[in-house]
Amino acid sequence: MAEDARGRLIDAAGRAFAERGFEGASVRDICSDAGVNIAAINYHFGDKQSLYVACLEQAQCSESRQTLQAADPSLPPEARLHGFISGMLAAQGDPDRPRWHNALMLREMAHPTTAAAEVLKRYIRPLAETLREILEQISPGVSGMSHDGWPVGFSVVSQVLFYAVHRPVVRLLMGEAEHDALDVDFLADHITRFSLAALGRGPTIVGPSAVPSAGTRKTVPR
Amino acid sequence: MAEDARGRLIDAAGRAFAERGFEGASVRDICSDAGVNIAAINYHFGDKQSLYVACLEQAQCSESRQTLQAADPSLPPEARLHGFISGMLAAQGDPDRPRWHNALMLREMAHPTTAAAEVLKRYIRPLAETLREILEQISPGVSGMSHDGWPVGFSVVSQVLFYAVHRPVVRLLMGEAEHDALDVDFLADHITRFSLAALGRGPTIVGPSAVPSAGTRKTVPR
DNA sequence: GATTGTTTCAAACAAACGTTTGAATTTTCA
DNA sequence: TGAAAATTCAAACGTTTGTTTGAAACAATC
Repeated sequence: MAEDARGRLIDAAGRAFAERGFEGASVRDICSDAGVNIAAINYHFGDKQSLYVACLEQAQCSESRQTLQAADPSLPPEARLHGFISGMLAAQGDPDRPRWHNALMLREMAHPTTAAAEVLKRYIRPLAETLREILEQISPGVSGMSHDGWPVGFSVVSQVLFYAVHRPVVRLLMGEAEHDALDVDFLADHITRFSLAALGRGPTIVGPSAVPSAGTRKTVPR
Repeated sequence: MAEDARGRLIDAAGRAFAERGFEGASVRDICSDAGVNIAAINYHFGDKQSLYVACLEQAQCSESRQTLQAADPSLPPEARLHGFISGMLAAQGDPDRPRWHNALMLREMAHPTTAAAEVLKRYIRPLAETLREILEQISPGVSGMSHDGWPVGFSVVSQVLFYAVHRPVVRLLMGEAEHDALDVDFLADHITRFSLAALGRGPTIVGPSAVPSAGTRKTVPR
């Protein structure tokens, strides 16, 4: 809150762009939210487009800490996968990380502008490489499958991204109360179990004892 | 092409809204594309917002034929699941169905307006019920799992929606040539196999014989 | 063929848009 | 303290926005 004008502008603009899109967010609303004069955008960034790019750069730089723990190759692969999924899920609701960071990048990825290539190179590609490494560790040979194992990786991350993109639908489908019960820990466990079962590691997700052998709910398998 | 002004307007507006969003699409561009006068929007729909709702209604009504085949309870559940997934995937690239129909509904679901509730009731909810029925048939008891089995259904549809929402990212990650090889048949088989394996039905997706017993690629299990 | 009702058209509307200006104000640093 | 740089400000810029107007063109009915 006590940031300088430039920082407050990026924060206000990031929230506006993430929520209403680039054309849906007006510079007047943004400046009003940031508590700065209209001319501040021109002074600090040049124009609206450059402000948008600045928001995207800020969103890229703030990587979730939890995602990084999945990069440790010394951990057992199941724990790394759980960490990866949990990290991606947590990034959505991380209190230390502004809400709009993820939402804005999702918008950019769903409807890429000229800035998309940079986001992909700096943010998405490293994540993809980490996941590929984990999956290869879990199921050796998966990288040599058809299309270099990309579809398998997509099947994993798609489950995570679903809750980021389609949360409004989930809320409407399940109802408010049931939806709120789907916290990060539950979803991370579910997605990890679903994916491990598909890969032939761990029990299938239905049946009397559907709890993974390596840990219980709310616990990262060690 | 030889439609009346109202029809041409919906088509042009649908494409514009799906591609550039509600605020990103100007009524002048839409009317120019449709080959009608600016005032036609006011005359036929009242205003831009009502035109948007008309587009959404049109998109809801044109349901893909292939999705329906999954509703036949007499088929084996694995075939129904494959049909369901294949139908959803095919709806994206159905030549008989304008490209924008799916894209527009995805936009509405990711960032709901007041019209979202209707889309959910008429389009999403029935799909969800069909899937729930199929999954219960495949793995009895899944509906009685935690949160009424919703997460399991989400894990299935999320894989399909991923290719609808994040196709630009897939293209950039894999490269143009590799991406084009991911046709509807391949993806339907992959997602079906991944999901069935997670549910404990069918082999896991990696290993020497990763082909489902009930059929080969490009073949719906009978 | 005159008279309806329907649809199209060019032109203009006020409002909002992103952007720019040049003078005030604050901050910086010698 | 005083000059220079950095920042903020109210006001206006020209465009584009969605919308409206009233006349013209078309179609249908008697």
